[in-house]
Amino acid sequence: MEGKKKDVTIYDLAHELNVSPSTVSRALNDHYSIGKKTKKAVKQLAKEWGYRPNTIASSLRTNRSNTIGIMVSWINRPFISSLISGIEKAARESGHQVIITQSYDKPELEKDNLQALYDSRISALIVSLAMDTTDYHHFDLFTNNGIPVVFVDRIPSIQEVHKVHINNFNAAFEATEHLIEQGCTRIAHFGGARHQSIYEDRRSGYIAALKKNNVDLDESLIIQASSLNAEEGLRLTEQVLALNPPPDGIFCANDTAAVSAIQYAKKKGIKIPEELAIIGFNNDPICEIIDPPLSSVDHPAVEMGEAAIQQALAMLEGEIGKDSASRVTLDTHVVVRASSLRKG
Amino acid sequence: MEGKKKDVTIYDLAHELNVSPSTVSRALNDHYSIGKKTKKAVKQLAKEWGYRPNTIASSLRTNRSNTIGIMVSWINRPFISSLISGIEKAARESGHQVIITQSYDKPELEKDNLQALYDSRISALIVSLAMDTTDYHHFDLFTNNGIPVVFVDRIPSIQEVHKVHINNFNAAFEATEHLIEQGCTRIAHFGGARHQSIYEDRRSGYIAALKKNNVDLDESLIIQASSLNAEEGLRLTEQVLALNPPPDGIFCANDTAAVSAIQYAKKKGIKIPEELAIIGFNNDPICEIIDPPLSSVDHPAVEMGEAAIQQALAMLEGEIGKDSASRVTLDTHVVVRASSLRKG
DNA sequence: AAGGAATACGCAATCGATTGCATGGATAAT
DNA sequence: ATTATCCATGCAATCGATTGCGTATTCCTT
Repeated sequence: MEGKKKDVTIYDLAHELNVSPSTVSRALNDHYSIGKKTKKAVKQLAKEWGYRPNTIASSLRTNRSNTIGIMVSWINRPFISSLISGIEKAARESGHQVIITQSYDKPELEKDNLQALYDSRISALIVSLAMDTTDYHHFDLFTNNGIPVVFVDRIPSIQEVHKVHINNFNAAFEATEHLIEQGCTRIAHFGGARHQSIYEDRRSGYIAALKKNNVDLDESLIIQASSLNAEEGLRLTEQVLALNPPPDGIFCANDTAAVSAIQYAKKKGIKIPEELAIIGFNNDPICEIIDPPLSSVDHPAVEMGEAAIQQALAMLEGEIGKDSASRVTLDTHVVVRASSLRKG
Repeated sequence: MEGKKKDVTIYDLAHELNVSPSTVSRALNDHYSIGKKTKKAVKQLAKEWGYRPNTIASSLRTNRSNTIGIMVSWINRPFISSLISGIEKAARESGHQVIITQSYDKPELEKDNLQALYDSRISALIVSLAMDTTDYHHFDLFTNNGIPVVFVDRIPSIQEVHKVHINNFNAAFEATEHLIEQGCTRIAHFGGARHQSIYEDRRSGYIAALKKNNVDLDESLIIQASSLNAEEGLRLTEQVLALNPPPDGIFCANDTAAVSAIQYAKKKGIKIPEELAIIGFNNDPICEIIDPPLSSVDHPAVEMGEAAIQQALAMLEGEIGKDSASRVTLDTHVVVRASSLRKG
């Protein structure tokens, strides 16, 4: 009720036990040079008195903060929030805190946030890039100072970075091939900005699947949109359906726009999946809500977050060279639902 | 590429300018006792040399970290992630960082996380409670030490705390009255755990609307569920539809379960909204995706986050007494969609 | 011209934990 | 017995910024 007890410090413990603060510090950190009885006594008293290390002081001295920085475009998107959830969980289990910032897909804000994160002396940084980030020099601030940077999902298109991602090429290949198996012969593709490798790779996978199955490639069916949101999804669907002949399938690089495609097609009385089969990407919760349920590529968001933390920690502990480039690629799988299932 | 330049400190600046570190510190903080020219010179050099204050050192000295702690149940839920998004935005704009933890709705984990946040010397704490938290003593750690605690949405059922919430009673009242206006005479209510005031208040608002409009209250139509997830939504819908006579309307305390209700009813061939009108709560994105679109109570998630930060900052700056209890109540409004619209 | 206020700045302690170096004693090996 | 090797601990500097107290100078004011 009234409280404001001063926090217990190692000095308090040292004084009580008639040892020096150094000894207390070492005892608590299980330093080899401290005797068994001393360690026991120190830990005992620390527990009794409710001692909690002052992480700020420790950070100042060691120049490490035990804090992981995260920068994403928007927190409130299903994929991203799951990613963060995974990061938070793994971070906590390893005794780290998590600081979050949003870039809102604006490269300038991304840069500002990086500076703020750097100022916080984060131990490691996990990033999913803003849509239009093409210059990666602002990350030098971290890499030049030995702070691990791990990119997740939206990763730079350069090689020399640590990354956790999915095999976008394969995922797109399988999704496209699935549509082909269902009898589609004119498949449209809605992608994102091509400078983002995830979208470029999905495009490539799509094209490769067409080629392998001898399906004609029609450039007018491929549209790389700038943001793939709901409105754009409607617009793009309208655009491709106006072609002559119209497509009989759509592979969309996210679920938001794929849902729009379903809504637009339904409004126009086009039968899904008979006349138009649709598959999205991410396996967002809406896939099971929309009618018909949307087929999609399942994206292991939580696991990606966990993998990213593990990479970062491994780098901190020197298990992975900070100079070399590590890479974790996670598996995806196509989840078939009614929006694309014509047979069986 | 190689780098590792040492960070610039106030000592470096002081040395270069032949003044003392104290002067540099004061100049940078616009202390009144520092002369104009000196300030200018200091700031100029600081900018030139890319000086960045060491927030860790500053925190150690002042015992304030400029970091806001957040604890929520799950990050990856639409309402929560929007809430966090709002908090992050407002925090950044006021020069604060945001640390996030998840309780996964487990009171014990909530407690552990609180301790970890306390250890991080957060400047303020913003909390949305775990579903089953009924004991609030672990927050004394903060309040006893003068650290502002602001509760959001899922707030304690005691008076003496700072809170940001919506008027759940009114919101529920309006939602229920809307169903009555649409001609419903037997309205079921799916709520959450009653020890959570948000659910208790929604229940009360629902009951009050029935009373005011002389609609009979049937206890068997009121179900307080433990988690209101999708599965529970199906189960509860099945349960109330088996009653004789069945309800002709459902007011559900969240959208997840309301969507389940729609899905179950559709499967059973029950016409929505003619035979069964449904309204949810939160106005999640799925409301516009489900067919028919789900009416709901719009919940200003981002604004709540911003308001929570503002409360916390006001307390930090002494504008609000830390002992008194402040309260911010935000407006909601019913968003009518096809799931409940029988007329007009 | 003298007292008082305002201005401008420095000294040194402080926040709490960490760590290189040094010391003293015990044990073991030669 | 002597040297080497551990073991157990303390001293004091350090991380970088902040701040109470003290001092020196300038500027009014009466």
